[in-house]
Amino acid sequence: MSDTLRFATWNVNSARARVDRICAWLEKSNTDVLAIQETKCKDNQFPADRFTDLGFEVAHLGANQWNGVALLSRVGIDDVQRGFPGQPEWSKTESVEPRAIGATCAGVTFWSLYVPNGRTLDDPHYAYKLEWLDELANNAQQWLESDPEAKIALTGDWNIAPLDEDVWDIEVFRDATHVSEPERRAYERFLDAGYKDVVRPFTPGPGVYTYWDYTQLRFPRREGMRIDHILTTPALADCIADAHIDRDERKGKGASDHAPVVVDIKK
DNA sequence: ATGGCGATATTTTATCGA
Repeated sequence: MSDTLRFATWNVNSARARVDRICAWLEKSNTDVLAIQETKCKDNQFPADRFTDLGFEVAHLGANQWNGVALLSRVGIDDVQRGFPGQPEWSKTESVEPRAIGATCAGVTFWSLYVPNGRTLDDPHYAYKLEWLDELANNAQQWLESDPEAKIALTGDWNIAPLDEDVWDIEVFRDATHVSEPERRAYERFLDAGYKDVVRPFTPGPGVYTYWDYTQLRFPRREGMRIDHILTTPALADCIADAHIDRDERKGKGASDHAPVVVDIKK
């Protein structure tokens, strides 16, 4: 029996288009719990059988071809929460989008999060992004205040580069989303509440990324962004033995534009 | 030390992504 739980988060950019690659990666990476984002399908289109065949239990939240989040676990999956209290609606569709799913696996509550992109600083989507993060932070703060020993991981595609070194050229991102001060302040609310980025200490930058655009040879040129993060409560942060970004998974035909981010948790 | 956008539905063009 291993005394370590391996958790990963990965924006897969379509579960259906990527299912072979996801299964292959699950098998070779020895992952116990995987949070995925951008499944891009409805619940009845999600290839759950492919994962149950590998011994995983599945919780998926989807609505249509956009967004979609899931958790896969081979160590049990309990108390599934679809969305979070107060999660804002996207005004254009007047719907709460499938961007958050949480569950407890082996004593740890994992959230698979797909934070709104924001698009541009003057787009309604940007205000939506900030409101969405603020409401999530309200919940996260309350969870920790009500149980200071709670083991909670807030994981996924945050669509925020917290530091200038988290993009390959900060000048390219002047007046762009993902690096603006309001977005960074929204992210820092989680740190102020006590949550820790448990990946960065094991993967220091500069030049360390989790996403590379498909266009303009961004990956071979090593021009990426660190926007996928794992934040945990202090009690869980104390259990992190190791972390890495599986950059190799970005290589080759049929790759997602994001790489998996992995942590090893001491039980 | 990798490879010149990709996925999906609204489908031959639009929408979204970051």
